[in-house]
Amino acid sequence: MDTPEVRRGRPPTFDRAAALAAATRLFWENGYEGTSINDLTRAMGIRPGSLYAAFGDKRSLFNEVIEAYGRSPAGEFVWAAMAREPTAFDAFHRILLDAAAMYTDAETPAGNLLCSAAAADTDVATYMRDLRNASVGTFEKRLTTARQEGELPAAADPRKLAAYFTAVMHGMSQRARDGATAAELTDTAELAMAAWPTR
Amino acid sequence: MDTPEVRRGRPPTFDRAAALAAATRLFWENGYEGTSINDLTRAMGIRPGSLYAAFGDKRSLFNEVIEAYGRSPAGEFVWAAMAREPTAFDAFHRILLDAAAMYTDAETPAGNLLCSAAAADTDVATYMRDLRNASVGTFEKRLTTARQEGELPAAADPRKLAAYFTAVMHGMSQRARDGATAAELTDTAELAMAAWPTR
DNA sequence: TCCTTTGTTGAATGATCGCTCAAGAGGAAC
DNA sequence: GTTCCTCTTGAGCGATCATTCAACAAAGGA
Repeated sequence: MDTPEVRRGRPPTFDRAAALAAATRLFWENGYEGTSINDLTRAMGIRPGSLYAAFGDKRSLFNEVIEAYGRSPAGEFVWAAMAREPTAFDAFHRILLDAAAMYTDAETPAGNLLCSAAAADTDVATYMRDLRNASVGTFEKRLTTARQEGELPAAADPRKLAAYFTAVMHGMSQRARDGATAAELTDTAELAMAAWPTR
Repeated sequence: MDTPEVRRGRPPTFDRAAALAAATRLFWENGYEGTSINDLTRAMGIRPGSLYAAFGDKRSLFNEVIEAYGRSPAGEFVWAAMAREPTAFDAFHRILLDAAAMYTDAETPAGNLLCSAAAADTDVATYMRDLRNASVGTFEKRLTTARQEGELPAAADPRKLAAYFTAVMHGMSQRARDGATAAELTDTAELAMAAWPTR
């Protein structure tokens, strides 16, 4: 399945993945329009021409950053918890605890990239808004299944719970960006689970 | 106490308060550097010279916007609830319910100005971060009082609860900005109160 | 009426924005 | 070696950024 196709022409002089990681960090910390091409080329160690040849324009680079983030641990932990944890309670508990850890990971900027990288540009803003809103639907689906399977009481409202957990998660991202520690966010996660419906 | 001092020179041709309100709306929707002087002058109906004469530079105008916001209902509802509600439970309940209403008020942009108006500029960002973090201390103080008065059990942790409610409130602001309705946020507020400690 | 004071105006400042392009450089194919 | 293809380089594009300023306008005080 691998494509051994020999590269023609002059080979790139920089590590594309490393450059993308540098761009990710900048967008994560300073947002979309808060990050200039000048900032990017300096952090990536390349000149504007190389950036545009390798990634297209600024918007395409940002899209690629978001895509790569979605496939990274920091962007994937929600789905991972859903897949691994046996019960819905365990899944949401795990999601909030993982969020507390990932949002304060010293290796990466604070918070969730999708929440932190604010954008004034309308296209970019709605693009990120849709990605953030996607978690509501994901949460609701899992909670609906849990109710059908009897884990949740019939009176529980999957939609309300999904909206609640999304709000808590996004609030934790903001708190992390504002300097909250992993311990504080972990405490918040535990408190948030009190909303879990009881029979 | 009023200063009737007669104004010398040419009087201003625009309503300063109305211009400030227009600026507030722009910053609220598009953030600090997402709002240009050109945007501001167009919305305020004045020329750059008048803006700089009346408000100083962009940063001073933004500071004034934040100050005015803090004295408005949208920025004051937390303190108002603290002052009016008899019990801590009632106060936090009221705060979350008010947040649900204010963050989705059709008269103003969605969410909390202090959360929505993102800024990449370091000075502005830390300025707003401090204002957001202030609510944690305020919450903690009220909760500590509640524990001393016996409303909260001795096992309750005011600091953890304060961090939790701050996270929920900021998360609700993000949800409002992402299109959540007043009904959804009200449901989230009610669910969030489940974390209130019981004896 | 003239002076002083303050506000408005329109043009223009240098800096930075995202982005492009011709020229040169370094590999593989022939 | 020559050709072909891709990447890099450095200069520079027009647009927009926040900001300034001299000239003009409108008020009160003299």
